[in-house]
Amino acid sequence: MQIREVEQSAGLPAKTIRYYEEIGLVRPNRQDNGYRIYSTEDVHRLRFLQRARGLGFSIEDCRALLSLYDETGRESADVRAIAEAHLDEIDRKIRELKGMRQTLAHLVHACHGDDRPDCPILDDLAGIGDGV
Amino acid sequence: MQIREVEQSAGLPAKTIRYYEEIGLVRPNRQDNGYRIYSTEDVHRLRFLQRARGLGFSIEDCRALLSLYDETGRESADVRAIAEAHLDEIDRKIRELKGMRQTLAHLVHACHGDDRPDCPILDDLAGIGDGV
DNA sequence: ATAAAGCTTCTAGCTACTGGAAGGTCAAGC
DNA sequence: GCTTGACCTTCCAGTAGCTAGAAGCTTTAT
Repeated sequence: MQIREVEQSAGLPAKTIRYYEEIGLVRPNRQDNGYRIYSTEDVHRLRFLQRARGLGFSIEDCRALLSLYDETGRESADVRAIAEAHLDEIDRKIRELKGMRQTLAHLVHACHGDDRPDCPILDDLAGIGDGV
Repeated sequence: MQIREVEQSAGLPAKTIRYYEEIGLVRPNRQDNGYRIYSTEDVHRLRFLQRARGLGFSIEDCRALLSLYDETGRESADVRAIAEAHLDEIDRKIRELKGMRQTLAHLVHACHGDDRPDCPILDDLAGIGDGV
């Protein structure tokens, strides 16, 4: 299978697929003309990567997950540990964004948003009203 | 005020303060020896940046907000538009993370996480069970 | 024969910093 | 006067994860 076809089946752009090869995640063979040729196993790994990245796992997490996937004698606890750490990280990010959201929504609500120059959003950013 | 002191009052590392100068957000004067010297106005702008970045505004948003802040004849609607667009973006990210969270929490829950090799997390990433 | 589509490698750029090296400046202590 | 240490400076490189684009080879169709 050539790269253009793999784009479809893995759901990844060709550039990304080549990049994943560059960093050693997938190693397709080459045809005599130098073209990459992907086995079903390669495509499988790429799809694995596409899903894992879609769940927000870092490239290094993906590398670890792939190597656990290759290991027949792996312990599911190892996989679960990676997933749980990532889950904690996602929760942390959600909390962080919710904090921003709350402040910002409050400010947007307070701003009349017309042609007048006074603006609670800028006032807040400038620190007006916090005693500085 | 020298940079080490500004670190404290603006709540930003010196490296970041210099970086903000490099990209034209803050322009401190220099002493004869070449050292940066910050006016209260400079510190004010840095604190503004610290807060805006803390709310997740991009550097380019910050640039726009600062220039609106400088403009006495600005319209608050312009500020509000930037803030609302950012709010939408935050909401989008929260939704995205929540989607990941849900899938991942489900998988972690399904994984027994012991020394056995079978693992629903890897099975899902590999696409087992989705008909492919 | 030639044009279009597909492949290759390589370099550079994106965001927003961060770390580190090499070196100038200044105040204190001996 | 000299040294030590804490400042300060600039410049270069690296982080994550691609993405854009240039220059050039191969294959296929007309």
